[in-house]
Amino acid sequence: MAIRLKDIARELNVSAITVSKALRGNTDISEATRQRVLTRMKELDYQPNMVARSLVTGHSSIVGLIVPDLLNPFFAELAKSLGGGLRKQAYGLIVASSEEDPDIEQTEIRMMLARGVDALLISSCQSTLQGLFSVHGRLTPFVLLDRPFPQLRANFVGADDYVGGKLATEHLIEIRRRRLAYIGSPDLGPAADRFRGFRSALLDHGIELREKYIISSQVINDPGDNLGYDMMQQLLRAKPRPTGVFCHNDIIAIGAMKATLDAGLSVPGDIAFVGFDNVRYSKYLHVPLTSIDQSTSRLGETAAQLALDLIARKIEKPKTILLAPTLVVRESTIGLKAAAKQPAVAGQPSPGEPQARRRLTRR
Amino acid sequence: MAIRLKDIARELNVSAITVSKALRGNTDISEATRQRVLTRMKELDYQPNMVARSLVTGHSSIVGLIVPDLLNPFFAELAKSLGGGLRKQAYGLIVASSEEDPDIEQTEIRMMLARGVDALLISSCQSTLQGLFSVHGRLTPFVLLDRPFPQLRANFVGADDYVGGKLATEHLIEIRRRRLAYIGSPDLGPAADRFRGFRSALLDHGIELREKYIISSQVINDPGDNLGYDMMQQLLRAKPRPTGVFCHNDIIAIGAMKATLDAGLSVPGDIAFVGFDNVRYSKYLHVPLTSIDQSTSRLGETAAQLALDLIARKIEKPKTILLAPTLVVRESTIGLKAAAKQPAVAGQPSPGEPQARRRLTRR
DNA sequence: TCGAGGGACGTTAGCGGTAACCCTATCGCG
DNA sequence: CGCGATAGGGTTACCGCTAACGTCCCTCGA
Repeated sequence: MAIRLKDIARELNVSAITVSKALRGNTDISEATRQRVLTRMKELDYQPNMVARSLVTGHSSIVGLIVPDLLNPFFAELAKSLGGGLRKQAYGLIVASSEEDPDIEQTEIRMMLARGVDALLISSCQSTLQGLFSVHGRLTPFVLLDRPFPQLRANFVGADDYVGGKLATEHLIEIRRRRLAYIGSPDLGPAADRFRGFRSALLDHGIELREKYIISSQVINDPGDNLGYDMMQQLLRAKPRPTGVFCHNDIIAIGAMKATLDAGLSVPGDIAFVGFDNVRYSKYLHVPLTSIDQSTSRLGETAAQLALDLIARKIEKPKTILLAPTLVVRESTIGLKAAAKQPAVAGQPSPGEPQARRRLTRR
Repeated sequence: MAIRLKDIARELNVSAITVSKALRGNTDISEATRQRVLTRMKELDYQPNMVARSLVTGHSSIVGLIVPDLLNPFFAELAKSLGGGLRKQAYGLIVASSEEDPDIEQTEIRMMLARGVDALLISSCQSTLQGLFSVHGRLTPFVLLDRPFPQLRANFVGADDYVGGKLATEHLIEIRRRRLAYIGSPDLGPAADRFRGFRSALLDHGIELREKYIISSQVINDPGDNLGYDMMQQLLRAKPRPTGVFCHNDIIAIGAMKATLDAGLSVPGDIAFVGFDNVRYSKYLHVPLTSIDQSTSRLGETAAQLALDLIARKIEKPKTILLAPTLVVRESTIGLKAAAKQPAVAGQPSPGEPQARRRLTRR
């Protein structure tokens, strides 16, 4: 094994506890002794064994994050901002992916708990509550991210999916699309609210919600883009074709747009698309994607703060934090040509997707 | 704390060690007792405390991975495949991101070591060897991923960057580009070899390597796409403009292409682009990107196997595994129109990027 | 009948740290 | 001069689990 506290203590002719105290800044050690200890520790490149320390203190300064799919840039960005927020407070983050598989998620949860994380953040892919109960009821605080379980009284940080769904749909209506479709998987938590927002917007505008325009998939573990491609192919068989599609997330939208283009149709000419998440690469797509931005990095920072508060027991009752989503318009709904013909779109001071362009030059 | 071994032991009127043995499948426990223990454990949803277990056994069944940027889909995919490979052998993976910051990387390395990972996999963003020495010399086995440090006698898994660079450049030459540029950061490990491949290909074909066509950036922590955008703007000021650009990776290429398009130029008409990594979303870009595929998922699986072998002490000497890269042609070098005019390109049986299309329909 | 050999379970002693006390000078102060 | 306070450091026990030996007791062969 590596060098231990005890080794330093012996060398310096002090007891182990003295070294331990010096190292942790405990006040009842003389400055002289502390310096002797610290110096020797540096020289030896001593690193305290966190395993032993966690065992005795009962905490680890580590927060665990479990996401369904790291390849989805939304979750990657979430992990990144979360990690940043925690690092500032000297907390570490460990990330695991469940690959959209509830069993794997279950295993990862247990592993993290068994490894003594101080808090657990989960974007769950469970379809039932079953699995989450193993976390609920434990004393390790946990936070649900992005995918809520309304039935569970738990901490939650995410976007207001209902508002987001409504925003997306209203934008499609605003650009005069009437045959509107939804692609997603309504059984999932966030999907439910996004879909509710979609339906509610249709209702508000007296537009009929057609069964055949609602596509969902139970398929698990398929890359989201392939999923979107397949679901869109199915949707394209509907007659008459929809003229606007709201996709559960950007990755699905990417696949769906590709299916549309491959079928020889134009975007947004024939069909307009709105995604959700405003993933970093969405602006570089073949047709840059209009999307609902849920300010992912703010989401991560908020979650980090909440986790730290929970660890510090500053919070009594489960807390729900909803961030307000915003619409980012790009060419998948306002084509460059279309924009010229139809300049007076709300929220768009000038045609030609100014917002997207602004972001491109510099962040 | 949660329920402990001891609690079960007391309930069942056996000693703690008996429970421990039963749980781990030790043979010197009668089948009857084992069943009693196992049953009760299930009922109580007991989960052994891995912290305590690691402390005593000295190993954790956990492998650590440190990457520079999870938002780069290449690293996300690497993490994914690695995790899959390890899971099969009942090993866990914890991922941390260094955000391209050597100091953070350093901290993460120490944290992982201190938390007792059984092996450490690193895509290092150190520019010097300094930091890596703290891993080197410890007994925890470690593997360098993707970014080699030739000076260090360490295990390495990655693509053959030299061949990849050559492949990319020869492709550009093949499509009759002569003014070739390189965008990257030649001081970094992999960049060095990719650049060597680039240079060597130019040499082979008697093409001059011009200083002004080599752009690199020391800027750290800037998203790769912005970086690519900026570097390309710089490159565009060169007269005459290059007609082909080999980018250090896909993310940089994405930014670079955007800069080119924003400048009113056409891709590949005015400038052709080749990236590196063949990131999943590269085929959906505004102009789908020709790229060097380093079979990322195979890379992850290979690394997983190597890590496990190292843990099992099956390997004596540092091992270097280089995967053969392949070229994936898309429209950033063979535009659809260009392909029609110039069908006889090696490795392209039919025009119109068949490879990319094949991948789209179904994996 | 006896001892060897095993099956089934227990005891002891930590792993590397730390919390919570406990000691021992030294010092100030009435 | 005696007392408590304080600084500076040490003892002890224990976190939850397991390696490495004990210790029974039963069986079986000679």
